[in-house]
Amino acid sequence: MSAHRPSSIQDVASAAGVSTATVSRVLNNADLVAPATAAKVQEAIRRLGYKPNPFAQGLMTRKSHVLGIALPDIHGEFYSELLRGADAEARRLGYHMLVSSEAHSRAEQERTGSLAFGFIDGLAVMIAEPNDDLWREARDSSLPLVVLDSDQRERGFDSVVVDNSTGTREATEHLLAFVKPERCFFVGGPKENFDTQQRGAAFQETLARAHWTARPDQIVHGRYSLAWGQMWGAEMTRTDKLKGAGVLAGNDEIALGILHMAQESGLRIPDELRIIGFDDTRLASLVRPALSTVRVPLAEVGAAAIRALVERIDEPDRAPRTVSLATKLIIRESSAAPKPT
Amino acid sequence: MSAHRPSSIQDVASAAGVSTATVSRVLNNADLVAPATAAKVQEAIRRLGYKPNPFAQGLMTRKSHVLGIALPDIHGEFYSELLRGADAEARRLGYHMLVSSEAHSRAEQERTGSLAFGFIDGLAVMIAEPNDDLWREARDSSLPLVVLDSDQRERGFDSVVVDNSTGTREATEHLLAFVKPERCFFVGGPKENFDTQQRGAAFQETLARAHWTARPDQIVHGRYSLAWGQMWGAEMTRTDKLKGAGVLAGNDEIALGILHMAQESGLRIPDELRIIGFDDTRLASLVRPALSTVRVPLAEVGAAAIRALVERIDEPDRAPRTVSLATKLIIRESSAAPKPT
DNA sequence: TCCGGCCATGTAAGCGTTTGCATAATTCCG
DNA sequence: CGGAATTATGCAAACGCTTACATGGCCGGA
Repeated sequence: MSAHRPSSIQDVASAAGVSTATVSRVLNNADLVAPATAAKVQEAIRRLGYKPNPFAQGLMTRKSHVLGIALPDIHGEFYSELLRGADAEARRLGYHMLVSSEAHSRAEQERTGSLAFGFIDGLAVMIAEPNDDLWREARDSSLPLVVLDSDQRERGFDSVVVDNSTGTREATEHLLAFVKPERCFFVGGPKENFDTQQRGAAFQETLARAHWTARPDQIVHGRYSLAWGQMWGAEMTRTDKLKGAGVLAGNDEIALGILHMAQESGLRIPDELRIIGFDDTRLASLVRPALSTVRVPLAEVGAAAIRALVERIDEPDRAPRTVSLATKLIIRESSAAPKPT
Repeated sequence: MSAHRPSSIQDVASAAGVSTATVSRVLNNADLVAPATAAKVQEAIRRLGYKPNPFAQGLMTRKSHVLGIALPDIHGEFYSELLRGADAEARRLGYHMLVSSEAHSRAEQERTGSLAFGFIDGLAVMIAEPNDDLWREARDSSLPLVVLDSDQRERGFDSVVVDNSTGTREATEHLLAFVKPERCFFVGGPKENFDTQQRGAAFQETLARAHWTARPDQIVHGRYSLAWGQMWGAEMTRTDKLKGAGVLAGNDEIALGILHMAQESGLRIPDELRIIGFDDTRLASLVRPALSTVRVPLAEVGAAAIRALVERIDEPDRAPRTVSLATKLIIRESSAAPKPT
């Protein structure tokens, strides 16, 4: 048992026979100190197992090298992939990641502070419901912020978004190659959700380009859940409207829910129902029949957010910027031409 | 645009006409100060929008209220569920969570410090390969540590584990109700993995209780991946050894891989092959046929780890303790008696 | 009325860094 | 070979907070 008081910069300084200033300099601006002294100091550091105290450092530099990421929820393939990308990039850039699921009571938020404000150097948020408090707080704590959900340039924030339209168009056109526009459906997530809105719009446009004006029942909204997919699927099969249709779902889970109900009612996939998911979570490739889906580069989104955040930290007065990432149709079994048997 | 220098405790003190000590006291030991003064101070705090500077606080108190969690990997239903449980519990206890996937190069580790050491108040680790460096470092930085993988009491650490044996026994017995012991298989993850070892052992014991000594090919090891399941499944179907068998897999993904290959070779599930996964990730319930599986309370594991960590922080000299969480067989379609048709 | 206690508050010493400024040592050039 | 320019180091003042200790006001009991 050693592990008493961890050694401080003062200990190192004494041990090396220099001043604390010099030690600090070899740590931060190695080139300011003579090679010989630097060597002595390094040696002392090594011998004492010295690690700078991050609190003291932070007190001076106002930097923690910790980035926050706030997501509506943490679990599931979707968010976890995002997180993974963010974490990797953060590490690459010399930062750590503080996570926070926003799925906490308002009371908790108050208590612990919206998100370790004051501690973190920047924050990436993905917000279910735009929360004015958060933005105000961020703005006047001048906390670097990047928004993951929607384009917030006009609000003065950086954002990273996904180019929903190309992927959606690709997917819709793929469906149209097999089924008539009047038999195509878009089954989205929440109506208020930014991505769902864009996807719905792009779907509608693509139908329009095929000279068809979508009926209201062709573009519907619910939640991003298996259950919602099942519900819609059940209703549709009950009224026998699914046979021969083409469906683009708002995410992979919804697609899977629909697929379940369709199979249960005896529909053959993809012959009698073509279905495409969204996001390309691992779920899509793990399931049978494998789900066609529009790939969203989730890890890349996370990484881009971190990158944007760090750029802004380094250059606080840069104009707000939005980076947009491409999406792309991945064709698997649930929509493709049936295998020749 | 205000947001200049954030106000300090000194500003508050001046504004309220008291000393900084008093302000500090109303923040930390409200009962030490007269109600009237406290009110004045609170008012000043509110008016100035004062937030204590966490660096300065940490410098004095040596507490950051940040807990680290290091996982082999961050993504996938398994880890993400664990993380979610941990995060929720941390919040409940007034802490934040710093995540870190250990899937980073050694070089990175060096650069950023294994995990914000010195910053965090405690660390929960789940380690693929027992990493002596980590343990040594933790020990002599006297960093509170809880291990998620295995029982490390003898090393002097707290740990939280899962009671693999009951769940495994249940599952195996369930299989034995349908198939003879010589037709049962355990397809585990890595041989070195703690859980896989325990599960394999419990499987073997249960067969033994049914008066059967498992052949080597009945207990096999690979990786925790779909691909490994597929590989094993392919080999087994090729040699036609799967028909009429019962399989317990090391996790849900392996089970799914096997299931795919079985279906592809025309085996009917569960009539001709009974298969049970492990963990009860969402995957198991999302897939069709729905996967029977041994439920591991992942979120609870995460929460328990955080709880243990905080307890140790509050009471550093307590004897190392291990908490064990129960597992339980969940019967779904992949192993149950076929539906009466 | 006086004095011992208690309660509320203030004073000031750290906590471990970074960094502007001063100083000492070295180099350079004419 | 002298002084200016340059380089290497030290000194000490922050940074914003907590807390041991000191102090002064007030109360009650004798």
